[in-house]
Amino acid sequence: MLDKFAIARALREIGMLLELEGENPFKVRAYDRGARAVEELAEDLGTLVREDRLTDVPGIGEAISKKVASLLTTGRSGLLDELRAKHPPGVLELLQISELGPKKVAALREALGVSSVDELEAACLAGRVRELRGFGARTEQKILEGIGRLRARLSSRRTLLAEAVEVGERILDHLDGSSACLRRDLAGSARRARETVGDLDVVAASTDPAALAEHLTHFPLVAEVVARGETKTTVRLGSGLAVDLRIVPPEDYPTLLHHLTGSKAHHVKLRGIARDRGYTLSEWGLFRLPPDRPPVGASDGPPPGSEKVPLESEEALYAALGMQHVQPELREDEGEIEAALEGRLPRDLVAIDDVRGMVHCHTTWSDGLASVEEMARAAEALGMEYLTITDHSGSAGYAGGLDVDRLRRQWDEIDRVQEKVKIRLLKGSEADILESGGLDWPDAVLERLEVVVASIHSRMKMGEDEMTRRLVRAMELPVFKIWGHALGRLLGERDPYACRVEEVLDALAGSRGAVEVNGDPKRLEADPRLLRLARARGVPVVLSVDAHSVKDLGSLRWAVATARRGWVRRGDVLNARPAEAFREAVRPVA
DNA sequence: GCCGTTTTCGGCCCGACTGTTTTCAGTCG
Repeated sequence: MLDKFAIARALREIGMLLELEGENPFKVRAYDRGARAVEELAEDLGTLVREDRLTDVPGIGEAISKKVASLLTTGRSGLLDELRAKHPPGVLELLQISELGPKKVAALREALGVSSVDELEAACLAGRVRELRGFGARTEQKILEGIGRLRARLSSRRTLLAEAVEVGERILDHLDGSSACLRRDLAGSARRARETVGDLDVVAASTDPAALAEHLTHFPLVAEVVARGETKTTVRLGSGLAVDLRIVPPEDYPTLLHHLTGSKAHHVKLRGIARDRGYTLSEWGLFRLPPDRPPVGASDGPPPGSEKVPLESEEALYAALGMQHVQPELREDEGEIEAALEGRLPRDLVAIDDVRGMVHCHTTWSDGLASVEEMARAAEALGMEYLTITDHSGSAGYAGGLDVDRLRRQWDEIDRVQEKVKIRLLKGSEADILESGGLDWPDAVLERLEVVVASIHSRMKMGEDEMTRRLVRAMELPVFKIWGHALGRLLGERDPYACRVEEVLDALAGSRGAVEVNGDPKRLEADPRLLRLARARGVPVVLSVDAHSVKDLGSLRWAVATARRGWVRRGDVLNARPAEAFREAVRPVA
């Protein structure tokens, strides 16, 4: 039986195939919206279908609900079968090539009969594409480059948030070196703190945009200038990362920053709200439409007679639309707009300055690179009040996990270091969750530990049932444990392990424990969706660094960003509490 | 295809840039 994710994929495929057929773009979008709605259902899909309540879900109407029901019960959809019969599977891949959209793909199929990336490449190399009406030698070349990038993308991963932000901040510094730069910020998915980014969006205010755009092209890592217009310049860095720079006059900066921050889904909905209230919204500003406003057509800017609303900030923009300010990390159209309209967005999202203790740190006792004392002094220098030392337990042999004897000797060392530093040191362990669901320490040790992070490091490919049972057992243990590495993903390398998250969180909520937000840029577990499920159950959160070196303590920033995406508030975070309160809250044995 | 405290029909977000064109279509975000 298909699950909701498979059904969402099928709806998206229908949308793409309809697009190829030149269908009404709004119809195409309807399938995309429907797919997303199915994916994000809070309620069980089977129940909704059985009780015939699917059309109550926004974005799903009569037609799509029938297709969903058919996909759910039979695994098939007549329309999808029909579309697939008309379009060979390789054609959808053609749409993935940048430069190519539905119209060009259709033209290429029609004129040259190409139906796969390989065939298209051959046609380009043979010079057959340039002869087509609407195409030219330049387009042919760009398609070839696009094919190269598609293959690179398929074989490599997107850029990790931390890498993208690091280079992005270097670009901001570089822009500051130009007197033409009045304001500048990172925007796009980097500003929203998505775990990976496709390209980097930079926005700037200037009265001399040409000079500033020119300045960007001299950033040392620029390999190629891809596009150059009056307000937008695109360059590609040596790493392959594309950087878009948009420049506007200072008075248009707030709406530009907002526009380029996205997400697209957030904007589409926001613009609909603006229109309902008699405005039109774009990167150039918020405009009050004249009373006899013309219907929306091919847009050439706001219609004549529109009046620009002066806005000094993003906050002012949301206020003008009668809603709370939405923090960038929340702008995904996942309920934040409705909440902002009703005034129930959290006003106290956790911020980095709220965090008082570094949690989940390794040392040379297991697979860390720094000693207990080095980690302690580094955390102290960062202004932390406490640090939890949580080296691996014995079954993590590959990581130098500790046995009981070495753990005792580590405690002696921690005591010695504690006498030399002000920061409070807590004795903990990252205890493996064994295959049975037990923890990798005898009770006598658990009773003496001050912090336990419980993680899975092995046997990750269990089936969903078995894995769920394993985790539920671990979470139900009466000790307080922090669920570490929830779902165990490695971005771009390893998918999350299979389990029924809500059952695990129910077990955690019914027992004593918290869920970890791991700041390691390659992990960023738990993801925002899981965090929202945890919050809904009152499960508290710990923001961890999973540090294996002094430098890794900087990962706190990414843990905070990820938590914010999950709507985590200051009060939800245990290590936003003072040292003694934290110790009391997480002590494994009460 | 979806949707409706003005609507069950007629809307549906908006603009920049490129290449191939003589005024614009297609793509992208």
